[in-house]
Amino acid sequence: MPKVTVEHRTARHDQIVSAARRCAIEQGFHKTTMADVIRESGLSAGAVYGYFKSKDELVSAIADQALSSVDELFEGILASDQPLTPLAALRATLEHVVEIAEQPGGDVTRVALQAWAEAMHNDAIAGIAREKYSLLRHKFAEVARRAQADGTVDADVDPEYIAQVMFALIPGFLLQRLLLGDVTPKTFATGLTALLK
Amino acid sequence: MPKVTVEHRTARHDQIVSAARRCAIEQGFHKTTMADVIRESGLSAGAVYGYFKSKDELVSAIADQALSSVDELFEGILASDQPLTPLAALRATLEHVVEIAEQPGGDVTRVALQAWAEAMHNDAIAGIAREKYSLLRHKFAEVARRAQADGTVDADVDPEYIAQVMFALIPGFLLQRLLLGDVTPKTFATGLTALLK
Amino acid sequence: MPKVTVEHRTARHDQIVSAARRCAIEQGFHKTTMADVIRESGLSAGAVYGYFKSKDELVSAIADQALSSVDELFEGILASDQPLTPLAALRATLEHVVEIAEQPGGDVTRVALQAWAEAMHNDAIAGIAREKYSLLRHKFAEVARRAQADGTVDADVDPEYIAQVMFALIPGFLLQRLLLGDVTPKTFATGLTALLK
Amino acid sequence: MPKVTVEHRTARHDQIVSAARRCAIEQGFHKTTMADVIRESGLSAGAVYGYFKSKDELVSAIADQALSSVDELFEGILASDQPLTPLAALRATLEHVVEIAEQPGGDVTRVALQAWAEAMHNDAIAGIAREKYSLLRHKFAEVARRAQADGTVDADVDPEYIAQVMFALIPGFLLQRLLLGDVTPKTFATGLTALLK
DNA sequence: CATGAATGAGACTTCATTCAT
DNA sequence: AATGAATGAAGTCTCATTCAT
Repeated sequence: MPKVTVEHRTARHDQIVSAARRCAIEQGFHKTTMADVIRESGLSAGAVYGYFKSKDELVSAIADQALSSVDELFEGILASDQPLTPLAALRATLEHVVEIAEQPGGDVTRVALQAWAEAMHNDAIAGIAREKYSLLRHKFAEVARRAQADGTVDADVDPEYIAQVMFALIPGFLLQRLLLGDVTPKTFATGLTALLK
Repeated sequence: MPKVTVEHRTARHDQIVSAARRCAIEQGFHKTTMADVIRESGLSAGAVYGYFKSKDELVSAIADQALSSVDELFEGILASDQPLTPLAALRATLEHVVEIAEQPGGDVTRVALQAWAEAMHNDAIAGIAREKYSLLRHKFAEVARRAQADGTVDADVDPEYIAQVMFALIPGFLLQRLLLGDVTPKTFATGLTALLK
Repeated sequence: MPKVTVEHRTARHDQIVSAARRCAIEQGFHKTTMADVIRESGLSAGAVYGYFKSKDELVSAIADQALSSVDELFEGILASDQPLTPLAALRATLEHVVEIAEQPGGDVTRVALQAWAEAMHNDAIAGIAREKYSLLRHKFAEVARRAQADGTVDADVDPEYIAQVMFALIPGFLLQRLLLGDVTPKTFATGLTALLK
Repeated sequence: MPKVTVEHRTARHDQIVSAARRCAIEQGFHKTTMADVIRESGLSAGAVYGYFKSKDELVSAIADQALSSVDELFEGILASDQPLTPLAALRATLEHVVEIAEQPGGDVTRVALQAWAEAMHNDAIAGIAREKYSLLRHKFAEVARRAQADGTVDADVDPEYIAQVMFALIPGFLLQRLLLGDVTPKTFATGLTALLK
C-alpha cells in the first residue's frame, strides 16, 4: 500500500505541477487562477489543496522547476574529460536551453522570466533563485578554471568574475529569444566567437 | 489657461507615474493595487483615472519608462568621435545601469524585470520592449561596426550577431546584480576583459 | 461636507450592524454568512467591508452591543436618591431585560448568549464581556452597599460577593426565558421574594 | 462476537466523543472541524462517520453530555433524608460544578455555554437543553418544597418560582466563573447568605 | 472638474461528507 | 469493516473601476 500510495502521490503532484506550469507559461503566475489550475489538472479544488497548501506554494514549485532546468546539463558536460572551452560550454548551454524551450508542453523559459520578476518581492522564490543560480555560476567558474589551466584564459583573473560574464549570457540570450525572437545558438555563438577572438 | 493646464497635467501625470513606480519597485506590478497608487500619489481615484484609463495603461507607462532608461546613455556615447571599443561601450553601459539603479527613489531596474515577465502575455508591453530593445541593440551593432572598421573585430561577422552578445550582457548583469548582489561593473569588466583577450 | 459624511457613515454603520444583528438573532454568528449580512443590509460586499475589516470585527461589534444593552438601565436607577433594595434593583433589571428582548427587530438577548459562547475562544469578545460585565456588577455592588448602609443587609459581607449573586440572576433569568420560556419578571421576583424573606 | 463488538463499539464511541469534547472545549463547536476530531480521536474519517452520521449529530452528543453533567449530583443529595436547605443545595451544586469544571481533560462547562448558544437555532440541542434543565429545575423545586414543609420558606409561593431563582444562580455562577474568573462557591455562598438572611 | 464611497465579479481557500479500494 | 483521498459547494475577502455629489 505505501509504495502504491507514494507513486500515486507523485503522479498527482506532477499532474498538478504540469497543469500549473502550462497555465503559467501561457498567462504568467498572476493571471493564472487556482480555478485555471484545477480545471487544467482535471482534479478538484480540494485535491489540489491536498498537495499544495496555497497558490504561493504551487507557484514556488513551478518557479523552482523552471530555475533548475538549465542546470541539469552540466552534470554531463563537466563529467567528461575532454577539453571544454568557455565558448564550447556556452554553446552547449544555449543549445540545451533551446531544446528545453522547444519541448512539447510549452516554453518553460517563459516561466523563468516570471520567476525572476517574482524573486524581487517573494523571499521563497528569491531563495530558490539564489541557490540555483549560484550553483550554475559555480559550474561556469569551473569551466573558467579549466581554461586558465590550459592557458587559454588569463590565470590572474578570479574565475568567479569570468563566470559572471559567462553566466550573464544565458539570461541575455533567453530574453532576446523570447522578446525579439531572432537569436539562435548559432547566431549567438557566431557573434561570441567574433568577440572572443 | 491652456498652457497652465498643460503644465499642470504634466505635473499630475508625473506625480502618478512616480507613485506607481515606487509601488512597482517595492511590490511588483501585481501586488500593487490602484489603491496603493492612489494613496502614494496623494490624489483621488477619480483623478488618477483621469490620467490613465486603466491599471494596464498605467503599468504600460511605468514599463515603458523602465525599459527606456538604459537607452539614453548612448545618445552621448555614440555622438562623440573618439574610438569606442565593445569593451568600453559595455563598461560604460554597466556603469550607467548601476547609476540609474542607485538613484534615490528606488531601483528602477527591478521594474525592468517585471516588464520582461509581463511582456510574455501583455502585447502592449511586449511591443514596447521589442521597440526599445531593438533600438538599444542597434546601437550595440553600431559599436560593433566601428570595431570591425578598426580591424579589432572580425569584419566577416554580421554586426547584429555581435550586438546580440553585447546586448545579452546587460540583462545578464542586471539579473545577477539583483538576484545575487555580487556583481559590479568592475568585476564584470574584469571577467569580460579576461575572456575577450 | 465633513458633518454630512460623518452622519452618513454612522447611518451606514448602523445599517450594517442592524442587518448583522437581525441575522445573528435568527441564525447565530456562525450560520450567518457575510452574504447574508450583505443581502440583509441592502449594500454591496465592498461597502460592508469598507466599514468592517472582517467578519470578526463585525461580530465583535454586535456582541459589544448585545453585552452593553443591560447596562444602560442603571444610569437612571442609581442616579435617583430613593431607596433601592436589591430586590427592587433586580426586578427593575429583569423588566428592562424583557423590554429589550421584546423590542421589534428581534430578541437581542439571544445574541448575548452567542457572545458568551464566543468569548470562550475569542479574545476580543472576551475582553468586551469582561469589561461590560465588570461594570454591571460594580453597579450591583453599589446597590449592595446602600442596602448595607440601610442595615437591610449584613454589613460585614464584601459587597462584591453580594453583587456576584445579584448579577448571577440576570443570565440565569435570561437563559431560562430563552430556553424554557416560562419565567417572567413577575414569577421570578415572586420566587426571589420568598427566598429573601 | 456480538458482545465483544458492543464493547468495542462503545469504546470507539467514547473515544470519538472525548476527542470531540476536547476540541469543543478549546475551540468551540464551530471552529472545531471534523478533521480536528478525526485527528484527535486517532481514527479515520470513515470510522468516525460510522458512529455519527453527521457533525450535527456529534455536536448534539457532546452538548447532551455537557448539559447533563450538573444533574447527576442530585441523585445522591435528594436521596438522603437529612434536611436540605436551599442554601445548602445551592452550595453543594456549585461545588459540584467546580469539581466537574476542574476535572482533567478540560473544563466541560465551557461546552455548556456553547450548547446554550447553539440551542437558539438548533432544535435538537434546544430539545435536549429543555429536557435536561426542566429536570434539574424540578429537583430545585423539590428542595423548595422541603423548605416550605420546614417552614423555612413561605409556603404560599409556587415552588417552581422559587426553583426558577435557585436554578438561575447556576448559569449565573458559571458565566462569571468563566468570564470574570473571580467567583468561587465560597464567595458566592457568602454573598448568598448575606442576601437570604 | 474632483472626490471617494460604492459596486460586484471573482479570487483563494476550507471542510463536511463520500466511496473506491 | 476500515481507510483517507477526493469532492465541490460555499465561505471570506479584494480590488479595478464608476458615478452621484
